[in-house]
Amino acid sequence: MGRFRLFDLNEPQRSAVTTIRGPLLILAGAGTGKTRVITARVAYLMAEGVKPENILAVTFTNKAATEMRERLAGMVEPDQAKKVTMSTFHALCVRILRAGIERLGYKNNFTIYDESDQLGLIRKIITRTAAQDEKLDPHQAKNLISKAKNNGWSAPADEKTLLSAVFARYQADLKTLNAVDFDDLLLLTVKLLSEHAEVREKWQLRFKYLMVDEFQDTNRLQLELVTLLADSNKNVAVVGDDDQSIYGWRGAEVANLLEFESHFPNPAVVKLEQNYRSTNAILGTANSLIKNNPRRRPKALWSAMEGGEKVRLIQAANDREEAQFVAEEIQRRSFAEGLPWEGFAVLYRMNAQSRLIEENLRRLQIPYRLVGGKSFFDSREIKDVLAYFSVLVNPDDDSNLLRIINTPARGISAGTIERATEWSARNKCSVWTALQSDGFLRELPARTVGKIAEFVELVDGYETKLNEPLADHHAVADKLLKEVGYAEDLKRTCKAADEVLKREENVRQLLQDLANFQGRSVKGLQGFLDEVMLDKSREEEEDIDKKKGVLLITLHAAKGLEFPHVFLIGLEEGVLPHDRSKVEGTLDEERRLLYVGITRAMRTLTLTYCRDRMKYGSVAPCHPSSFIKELAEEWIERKNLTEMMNAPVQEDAAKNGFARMRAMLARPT
DNA sequence: AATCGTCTGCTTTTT
DNA sequence: GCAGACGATT
Repeated sequence: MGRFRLFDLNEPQRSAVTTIRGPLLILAGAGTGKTRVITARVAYLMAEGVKPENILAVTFTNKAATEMRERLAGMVEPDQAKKVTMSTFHALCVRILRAGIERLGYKNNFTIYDESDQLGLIRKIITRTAAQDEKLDPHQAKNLISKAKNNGWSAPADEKTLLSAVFARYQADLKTLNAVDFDDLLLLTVKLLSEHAEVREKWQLRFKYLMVDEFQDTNRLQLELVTLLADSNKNVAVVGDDDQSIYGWRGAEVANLLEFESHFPNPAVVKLEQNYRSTNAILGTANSLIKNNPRRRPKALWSAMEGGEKVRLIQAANDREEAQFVAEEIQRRSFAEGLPWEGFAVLYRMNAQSRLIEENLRRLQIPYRLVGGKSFFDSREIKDVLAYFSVLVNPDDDSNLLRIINTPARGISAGTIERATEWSARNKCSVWTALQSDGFLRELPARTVGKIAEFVELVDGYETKLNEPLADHHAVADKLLKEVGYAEDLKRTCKAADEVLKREENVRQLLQDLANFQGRSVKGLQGFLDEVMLDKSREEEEDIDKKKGVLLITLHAAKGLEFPHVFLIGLEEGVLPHDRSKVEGTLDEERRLLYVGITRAMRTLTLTYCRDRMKYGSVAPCHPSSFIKELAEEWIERKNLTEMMNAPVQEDAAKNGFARMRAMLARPT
C-alpha cells in the first residue's frame, strides 16, 4: 500500500478517508488538509480493492487536478495511480462528448470556443440581428446567455426580445460551426447523459466512486452532472467549505453544499476543523468575521499553533502611502528575518490595485510575480496559429476559418469573404463548404476562384499530412507556417523590431508546446487544442511557480494558496466590500472573500486601509471597510502608519540583516 | 485597411 | 486615468 498511512491522519480526516459507501459530505475548513484527505481517500479506496479506473475525482482547476495526481503517485503504485481519472469538470465533459456528441447532432471533431471566440460570434450576431435603434452590449449578452445555459436552458423561451433572438441565433450558429462553448461542455454533457440511457449507464459503470472538490463552487449543471454520473449506489463524496464560496457571481450555488442532503439523502457528514496553517491570532480574526454571515454550516476552526503575532490593522493616508508601506515592510521583514521573497503575498480586491505595489517593489528592487492580467493566448499571433490548427481539425468553424482565410494576405478580399459568408448563411452551410460549392464559385471572377482553390488545397493538404501515421505535428505545423509566410507577415504588420521578435518567440513557444504534447500524448492535434483551450494558464502558471519573488494576487485567485506573510490591502468601503455588492445584495460573498484572504496567512497578517484613494483618476476620500468592526479586537493591533515608518528599527528583529537592510535603504530611489 | 480621436464606463474570472 | 470600442477620416 505504498506510503499511505492512516495513522498520519487526525480522527475526522480518518473518518472521511475510510467512509467509502454511499454519499459523504466533507466540510473542510480552510487549511484543514483537504487535498490530503482526498488523495488519501483515493488511495484507501484502492487499498480496499476498488479498481483505479472506477474512481473519478473532479476538481475545478487543472492545477488542482495535477497536484492531486502527483500526490497520489507518491502514495500508490504510479502506474495504478495513472488509471484513476482526475480531471476538471470541463475536461471530463470533453471526454464524454468526444465519445458521444454525435447523438446530439454535433460532429465529434467539434471546436471549443473560449470567451473571446464567444464574444466575437455574439458581436457578429448582434450586428446582423439588431434593428437600427436597438442596442445590446455584447459582453452583457454573453453573460446573460451564459447564465441562462448554466440554468440548464439550451434555448430561449421565446424570440421576442433582441436578447432571446441573439441567444437562439448563437446556439444555432454554434451547431452549424460544429463548435461548443465552455457552458455547452456542461450543458451538452448533461443533455447527452440524461437523454441517452445507454450512454449514461456506460459512464456510471465506469465511474463507481465519485469525489468532487470545491463543491461550494459547483453550479446547477455541475450538480446535475454529478447526479447523472452517480449510479444508484451514490458513492459520491464531496468536499467543500461554504465559507469559501466566492464564485456566486459565476453561477456557483452554495446551496449545492448547504442542501447536500436534499440531493443525496442521508449522507455521512464529516467536519474537518483542525487548521494546520495559521496561528490562533489569524484564525480568531477569521472566525470573528465569518460568524457574521447567515446561512452557514456551523463550524469552529481551531489551531494548535498558540497565539502568534497579532494581526496588524494599519491606516494609511492614501493609496500611495499604503503601497510604499507594504513594499518597505516586506523589505524590512525579509532582511530582518532572512526570509525569501516567496514567503510574502499582497492580496487585493481588484487588479488595478497592483499597480502602485508594483511601482514600489520595483523601486526597492524587490522581485515580484504578478498573477493574472494579459495572457499569452490573447496575443494575435497565438490566436492566428491556433486558428490554423483549429481549421485543420474542424474547417467548418467559420470563426477560425475567417481569421486565417486571408492572413497572411493571399488574394481573398474582404468582399469575397463577405459574399462567402452570405452564401453560406443562405444555404445553411459553413463557409468552408461554400468555398467548395460550384453555386458560390460561379458568382466569382476566375482569378478569385483560383485563389480560393489554392487555399482549400492548402488546408486539405495539411490535414492529410497531419493524419499520416507517425506524422510529426510540430514539423508539419512549422512547414505550414513557412509555406504561408507567417513570419514575413509578422514583420510586415509590426512596426517595432522587438515586437516582431516577441511574437516570433511566442509562435516558437507554441510549436514547442505542441512538440512536447505529442511526446506525452497520442491524442493528436485535436488533443493539443483541447488542452490549450481548457488549460490556458498552464505554461504561465508553471512559470509563476518557478519564478521567485513576492506574489501579487487578487483575493479570488489566492483561494487555495498559503503564505507565511500576507498583506491584505484596500480594506475600504467600496473596495472590499465592493460598491456593487450592495446593489447586488452580495455582501456575504464579499465577507467570505475577506475571510479567504485572511485564512491564506500562516504566520503574520497585515491589513491596510486608506483615508484617501485615487479613484477614476481623481482623489476620493474613503471610509474603513464595514468588515473591520467585525474583527475581534483581542487579536488585532491597530497601528499608526506615520509612527511606524519613523520608528527606529528594533535591535533584536534587525540583528540578522541589519547591515544589508541599511545598504538597501540607503540606495538612491 | 489602417490610424486617429473621442467616448464610455469602469470587480472578481477556476473552465 | 486609462483601456477598449467604435466611427470618422486619410
